[in-house]
Amino acid sequence: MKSQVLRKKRKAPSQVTDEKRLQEGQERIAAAALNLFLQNGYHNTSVREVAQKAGLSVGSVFNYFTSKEEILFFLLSSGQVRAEIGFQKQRAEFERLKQDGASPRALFLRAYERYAVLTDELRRNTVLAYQETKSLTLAERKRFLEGEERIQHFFEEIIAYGVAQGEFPAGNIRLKAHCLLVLAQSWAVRHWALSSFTKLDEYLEPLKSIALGILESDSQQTPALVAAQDGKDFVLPRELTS
Amino acid sequence: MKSQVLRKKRKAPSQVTDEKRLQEGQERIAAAALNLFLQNGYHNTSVREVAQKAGLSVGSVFNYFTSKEEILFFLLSSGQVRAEIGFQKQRAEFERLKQDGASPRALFLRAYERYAVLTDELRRNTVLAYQETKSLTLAERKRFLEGEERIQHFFEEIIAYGVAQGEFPAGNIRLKAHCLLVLAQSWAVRHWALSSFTKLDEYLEPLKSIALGILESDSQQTPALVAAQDGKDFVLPRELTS
Amino acid sequence: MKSQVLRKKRKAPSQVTDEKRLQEGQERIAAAALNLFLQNGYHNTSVREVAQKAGLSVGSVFNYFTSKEEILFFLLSSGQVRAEIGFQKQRAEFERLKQDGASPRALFLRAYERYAVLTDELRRNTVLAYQETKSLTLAERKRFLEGEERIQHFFEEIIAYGVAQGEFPAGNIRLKAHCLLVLAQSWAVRHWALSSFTKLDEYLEPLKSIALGILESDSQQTPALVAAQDGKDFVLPRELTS
Amino acid sequence: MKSQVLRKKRKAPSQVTDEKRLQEGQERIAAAALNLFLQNGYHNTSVREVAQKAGLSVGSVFNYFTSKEEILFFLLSSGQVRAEIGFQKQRAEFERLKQDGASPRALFLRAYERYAVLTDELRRNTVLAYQETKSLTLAERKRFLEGEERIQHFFEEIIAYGVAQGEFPAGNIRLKAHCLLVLAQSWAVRHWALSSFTKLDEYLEPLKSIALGILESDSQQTPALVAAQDGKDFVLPRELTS
DNA sequence: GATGAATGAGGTTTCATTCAT
DNA sequence: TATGAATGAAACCTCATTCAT
Repeated sequence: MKSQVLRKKRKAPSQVTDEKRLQEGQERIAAAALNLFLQNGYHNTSVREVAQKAGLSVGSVFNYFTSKEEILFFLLSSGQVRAEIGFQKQRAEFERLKQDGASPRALFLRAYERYAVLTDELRRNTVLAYQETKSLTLAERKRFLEGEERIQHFFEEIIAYGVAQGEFPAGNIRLKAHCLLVLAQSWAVRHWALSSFTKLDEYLEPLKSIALGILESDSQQTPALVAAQDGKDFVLPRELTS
Repeated sequence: MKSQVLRKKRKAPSQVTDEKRLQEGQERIAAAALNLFLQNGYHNTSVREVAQKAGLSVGSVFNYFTSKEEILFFLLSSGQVRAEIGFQKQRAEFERLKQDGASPRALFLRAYERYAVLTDELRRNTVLAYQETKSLTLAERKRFLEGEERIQHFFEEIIAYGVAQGEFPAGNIRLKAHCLLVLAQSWAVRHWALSSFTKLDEYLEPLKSIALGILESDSQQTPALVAAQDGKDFVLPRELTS
Repeated sequence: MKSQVLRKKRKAPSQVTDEKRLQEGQERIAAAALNLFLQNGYHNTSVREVAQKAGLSVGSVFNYFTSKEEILFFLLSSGQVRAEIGFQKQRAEFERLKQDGASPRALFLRAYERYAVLTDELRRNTVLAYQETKSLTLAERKRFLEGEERIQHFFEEIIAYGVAQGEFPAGNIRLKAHCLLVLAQSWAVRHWALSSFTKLDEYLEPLKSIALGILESDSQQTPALVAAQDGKDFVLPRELTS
Repeated sequence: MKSQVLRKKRKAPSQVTDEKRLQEGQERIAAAALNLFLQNGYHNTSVREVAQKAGLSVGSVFNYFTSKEEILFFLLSSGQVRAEIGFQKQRAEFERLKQDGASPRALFLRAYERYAVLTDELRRNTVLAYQETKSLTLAERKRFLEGEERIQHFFEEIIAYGVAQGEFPAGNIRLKAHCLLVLAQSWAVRHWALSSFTKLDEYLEPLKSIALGILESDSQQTPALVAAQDGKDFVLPRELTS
């Protein structure tokens, strides 16, 4: 259990052969597990509880999943997969839109909104991901983070397009994409601090403004300069500079 | 002992009476625990491992902490406490600076930089907080989140000052503060995505630009308007609107 | 888990669902435990030892009992239950016997003998009860003592019947019943002092005489009077009266 | 801890040399321990708690006692010692009284009352004895039971005297003495069943009557005979005789 | 003689996983 | 394929006892 390197022999991925039956079972179990994992934490949830909630016997759970950890991975990656599928679709659309001369800003807002909505739908998975990624196998963790990377890359492309079109200032594109993702995810992860927004809709508009603020920020232009620019010529007292 | 609830003995918070010894011991143990918790996760780290790493016997660990969970709380809250102490000091400074006519922008950058540096120093604690806050007792979790709230509030005040001075546009101050915190923390929490920055220094300048971008974003002005404003008059095709 | 009070999961009384298997298992474990508890005491007997003696793994014991303490309660109350069932049967018989004009003395002797035999059979349980009742939960202890009370009550009724019939003198019936129970139990509890009797049979006859002696004693008539009655007119010297 | 045969090397009985200081310390500690042992049980009481209650450090307790178990033995045997001392005194008195022609009945009542009063005073020790004798070393347990034997023997002598004087019927003297002790101790041990008596005084008089009833019972004359004698000629139906 | 921190063996309990039915 | 009892490793925590100060 401790070592994530010296890992157990992987058996056949599951005992259930019928593909459809397998998938349905996995989904039912995972759904039950998600609630429990979030409520009690992954480690404080026993397989027995999951089985009970899913209306199965303990043994059956292990017919559908090789290990408890696999349930976790299923939950994390299935959220991701869903997101990626969505983006794949968008990617095609966007090519068309670009050719129709759509503004990068509109494209971005469109994509970002989609992502935010998705994050809202998969809010529980997202939270779980933040909390329990480390409980995955090394290999699984790697796979998961690669998925994240791909999603981030999708936004990098959009931003790059905007920069190329001259609509956004140049700047560290990768960083900006990172920030945008983090802010969208914070709706799930730091939800307690956003309790003033009861639904995503209320959060979405201000979030988009902020996102645009980020896109339009010029990270080439150092803040030191910015500070100078505003003409106030304020200099921090020496003792604060240390 | 579990069921002997009615006979449960309230115990002193720790066995060690000498204040200084206690503190040193707690810190040594916590330091050992932090590494292990991050590496293996809180639940996959046994007290024995912590004791070993700290150069103590298992029993001794429980002379310094009442429970394993108390170690976790110690780690999370000690980071917080350190942050809060820093802000308390700044608060005084800032009052002086304001009277000297310091620009809100400078004030903010000063504070934000401080916070980022702190988050970097306490990077491991921050990560732990994201992952394991849920492992705390309800009461402790509450206390912890209240601490986060206070820190956020500090930034809200600064932003409010900037708005009052007319330097920042009005907007959802609370939301902006939230975003700023999240971005600073993401240096710790999503560090894998920022591997292009080897040290905080490199991340700090672009981050400040982005932060200013957020502050200057106008969340009153709805993005819808913005979209209209840019004159491209682009309308999303119907099928994407659903 | 100790401090995780708020997350505590209520658990089913035992893991094993098959009623018959459950019962058999519980009895096997309890039997093993009884010997060990008596030999080493409840607290000096580890669950591991019990499991070993019962031919099970440690974990399995907890499939049949929720806690070690539950084993203790099972032992104590199962003895009691058996006694109570016996008395229930007798109660019916006695109603018939009364109507047949049976002498209260005969009734009592019949019942007392039964109880003595039972106590002998459950000797080990009885000893355990004297020693470990305090190790029970408050609620369980209460339940257990209520059972004792019911048994005592059964004898109170018989005595009351004898008094009503004019066969026994009036007197504190409750007290007498208490004494009778205690004496019967002492065969188990203070067995070391009765080593001159190798089997219950030898003890039983003299015990019955003594029991009758108690029933016929007149606790209304104060011993002081008794002392006077015997004509010796002995008066304790002053200094001994204090 | 488990084996009571392979026992640890006994060190010097205590670290404190000054005899008086030692005794005082032991008594203070034992007094504190008695309450705790009764309240929580011997095994659920830690030495730390005892030390705390006695106003000492943990280490100091082990200056006065070699082990925790020694405290228990101290408590059990000190009660006994006190009882024995009392009886030693009485023994002398009784010789005188006998020569003065005192009635055995009066002698007995005198002694029995004394014992009852003592048991009341040492009620807590008595209860502890019933519960925790088994926690003693084999050797200590033996010593303790020998003490009990001596006390019982004292009563046997008195009864024998009464029989010799023709005041009590012959019968199993040892058994009767046993019963008398048990009944007196039941005031402590089964106190919950005697709650109708608020103080010993109320219990004492009826108890004395019952005690006389026991003394006057004729355990030579078998109860079978007794049953015949009462002329009712009642015969138990066959099915009950088995 | 007093202290109290250190020790580490040992206790109860949980739980992922296996496997006979 | 479904079941659920059996397993045993490992977890957290307690506590009698020692010993340096």
